Amino acid sequence: MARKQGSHSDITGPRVRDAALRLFARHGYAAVSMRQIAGEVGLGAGALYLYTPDKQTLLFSLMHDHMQELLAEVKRDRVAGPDDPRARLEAFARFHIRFHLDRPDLVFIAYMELRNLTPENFATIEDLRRRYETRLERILRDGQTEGVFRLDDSKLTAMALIAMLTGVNTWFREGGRLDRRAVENVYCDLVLKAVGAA
Amino acid sequence: MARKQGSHSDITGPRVRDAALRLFARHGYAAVSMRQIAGEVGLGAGALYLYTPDKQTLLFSLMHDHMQELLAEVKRDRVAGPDDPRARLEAFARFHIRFHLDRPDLVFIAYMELRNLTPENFATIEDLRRRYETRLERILRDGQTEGVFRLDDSKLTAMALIAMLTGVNTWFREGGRLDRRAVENVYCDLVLKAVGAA
DNA sequence: GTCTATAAGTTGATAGAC
DNA sequence: GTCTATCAACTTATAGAC
Repeated sequence: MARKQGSHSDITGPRVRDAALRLFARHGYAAVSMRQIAGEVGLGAGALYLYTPDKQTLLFSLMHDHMQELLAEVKRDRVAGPDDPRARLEAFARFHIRFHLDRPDLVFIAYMELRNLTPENFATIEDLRRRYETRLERILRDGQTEGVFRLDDSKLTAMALIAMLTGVNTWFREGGRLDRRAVENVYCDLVLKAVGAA
Repeated sequence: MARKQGSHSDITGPRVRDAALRLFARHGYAAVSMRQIAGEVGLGAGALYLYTPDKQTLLFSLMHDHMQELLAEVKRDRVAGPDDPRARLEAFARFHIRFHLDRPDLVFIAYMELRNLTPENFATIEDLRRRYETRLERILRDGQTEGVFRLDDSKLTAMALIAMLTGVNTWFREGGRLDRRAVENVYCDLVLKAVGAA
């Protein structure tokens, strides 16, 4: 409070991020200029640097916040969720699809722009991704131990299932033949059968 | 024959394509300059335009040839392959993994650089991809009809399985814990179980 | 908080020499 | 078949006015 009148910092900042996100997702990080982002927000090119030290940080910040939220949300879901491996796997699959369909642009750049990160930034994002993958792997191992899943390799299976679930984003369009709930159901069925738990 | 001595056209052309492929895969189409490609081949920037009319055509030609070969090869595999849906599905899965692991850079740009194609070029590539997906969908429908597969939706399942199989490229490294044959086996098992045919 | 001007360098593509 | 020189436009990022 007692904030200076006419200060738009706290509204312009998010607008810059939103514009960058949309443009990066549509055209790719390297193909988008700072002028384009500024233009989208209605700013001159120079004013952008009030909201980010540089273009790389803008990309990294989008990806980092996205991965942090992914991890935080999947943990929340787990705490509130069921306990047996089969139900946990289904909850994970539904969570993954829902979270990813809610943020198509963020998901897109988090997968496509990894190579445009500096090595340090890349390592940070990769670590977050690995931690997410490990959560699924743990569910699969628990199910194996308890004898409710049958699978050859929990690490490979985790990678395979995540790739499958994330793939929804490449073709799903709102208002299409199937709604989100129906899509969730089809994919859950595939996941559970694939691990021998259907 | 009777070709002019000193003409390196037929060897330099492929070298330009190879350099472009590697650089596009590593850094992304938009981030790679024609000068970088030329430098990689040991040419001046101008000489590149003897081998491609422009940068866009270079990208499109790589993607187009890749998709054409994918379709041609999957058709050859089918002709020489088995007839019952279960064996056809397994053959498709093994073919897909093998073909994709053999061409990681081409696979990468064919998925990542779609948004850098002109609308016409994009439509052409998308059509080829759709035709490939349809081949898997047909296998699934045949298996459903014959009662050897149990699945909710052949279109969605085809998309899901292709995403899963293509995902191998994101983590597989030669000389790792599992060799290609072992990876094929794990994924085949997942695919067959997912469609209720294991 | 934002603009304009500017720096210093890069871009895709072409022209003409050899 | 290749090189060098060149074009006009564009790039990220900064400085200083307002």
